[in-house]
Amino acid sequence: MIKNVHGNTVDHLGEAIVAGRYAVGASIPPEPVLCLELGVSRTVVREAVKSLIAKGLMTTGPKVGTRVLSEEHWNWFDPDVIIWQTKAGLTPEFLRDLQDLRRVVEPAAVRLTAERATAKDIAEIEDAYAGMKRAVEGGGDYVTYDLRFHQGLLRACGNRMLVQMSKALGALLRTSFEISTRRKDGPRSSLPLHREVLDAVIARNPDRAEKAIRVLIDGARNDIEEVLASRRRLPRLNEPARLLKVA
Amino acid sequence: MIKNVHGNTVDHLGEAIVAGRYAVGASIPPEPVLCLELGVSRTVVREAVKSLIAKGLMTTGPKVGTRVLSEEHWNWFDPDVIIWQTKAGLTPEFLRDLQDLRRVVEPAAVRLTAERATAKDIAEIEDAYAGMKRAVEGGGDYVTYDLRFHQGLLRACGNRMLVQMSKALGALLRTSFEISTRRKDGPRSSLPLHREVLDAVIARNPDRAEKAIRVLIDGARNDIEEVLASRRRLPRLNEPARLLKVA
DNA sequence: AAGGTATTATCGTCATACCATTACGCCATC
DNA sequence: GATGGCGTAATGGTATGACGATAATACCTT
Repeated sequence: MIKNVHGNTVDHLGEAIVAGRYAVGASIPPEPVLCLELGVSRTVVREAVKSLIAKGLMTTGPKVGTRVLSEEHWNWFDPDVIIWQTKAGLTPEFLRDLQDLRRVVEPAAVRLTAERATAKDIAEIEDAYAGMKRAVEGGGDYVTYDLRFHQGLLRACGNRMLVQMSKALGALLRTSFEISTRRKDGPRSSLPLHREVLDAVIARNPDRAEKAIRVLIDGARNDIEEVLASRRRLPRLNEPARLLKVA
Repeated sequence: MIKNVHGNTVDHLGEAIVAGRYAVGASIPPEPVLCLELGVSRTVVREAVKSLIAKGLMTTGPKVGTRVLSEEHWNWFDPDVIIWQTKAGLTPEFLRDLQDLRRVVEPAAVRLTAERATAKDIAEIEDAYAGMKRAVEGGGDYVTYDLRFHQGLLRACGNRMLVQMSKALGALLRTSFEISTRRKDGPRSSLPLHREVLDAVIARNPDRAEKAIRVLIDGARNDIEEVLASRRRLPRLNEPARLLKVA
């Protein structure tokens, strides 16, 4: 994906940092050197660094140089950071963090959604469900609609913070769905579970909705755990850029 | 707090946007105009804008200008965004969002903490507790230690995403504690509740820990709800800058 | 009236110069 | 020999001016 010089520079440096190509605490090359390495002007390098600072990846100071901060300072909910991590390879730690998060956030969010979803929200989720159903019958892209279903559920909760998380969760959800989908009759068997969640939301029944989504999550968890156990580090996703579309 | 020209400019613009002084979707003045208004060079304005773009507050484009994005695009977990919102005045909506979040995150995080906290983590929380106890007896700064207690609890959960939220939650917690503390014997009565949480963590008992923290949260919730009901918009905090110290 | 084209406002990029901060090494002093 | 102050140099910070790229707008042609 070709953006502009600034965007490319930010991505380049961001990816390098998240991938661990610069040691935490170490200084990256001084600005003039980076200019040569990347073939851009100092202006671009500086603005790119400012962007990365804004995302919590680095700090700067005269004479001290530009240093990489430790992971705990990174803005893990920043869509860019998530994308970079995805491209760098989803570590088991990252997936487990995300999965913990999912188990914490989704049930709670769905409760709120059951209480506050508007007709428009529900229509969108219903639409995603229709897509999933079509995919099962005709063989379309199940994962995309599955993702849309869950993100619609989160977006409808009416809480800005939780909505934000839906973007971060996107990376996990897609991975999770891709794994689950490969299993025997994955889509066909999970479809009614999704229907149950949606029905509970429509019925404005938080308890029932929460219970239904827990079934869904626990099912996915097992699939992921299995995969995690079998390989140390997941390869990069095929098309990490697609995460942008669903955000 | 006097930083450098860049930092001040970012803060200035960030605060203005979060405070709603620029309508969402509207263009802010062109770069040359901003330079005059703020008395800084174009370099600074541009780098500041890049920082704000990185935080999801705006987008830019040739001829289209620099436009303010809607709130759903903002990085609500960015410490700066939180601080700006705090300075702009904590709206009831913001507090309610944060409170929903707290109810979702803290119980879950405490469960994890009870499972995975290291000796060092526990020592830090124990230290914060000691400070609270001293404050009750001698009259020190209860709120600061209360905050440290809760943030220690969150940091110990070992999940990077959840830890990140502790920073965002800081704004709510401080407000919440300041309100609760003003009540009759607030500190004295909540102290044993905190002890119970900590004991449960030490005993590695997730269920008990979760139950204990829920008692704490629900108590705080009532206090906040009352305040929310009585005034439309909370005044800015006295010293929002202090949030930095505890982060 | 519709469609394409020229204009122009605005951000994007580059280059250069100088300022400000601070880590580091040097020197003097104790 | 250790220690404390001081100067120096490396590096990011700020300012300025020029030109390129893009896309909204207006205009002009059909």
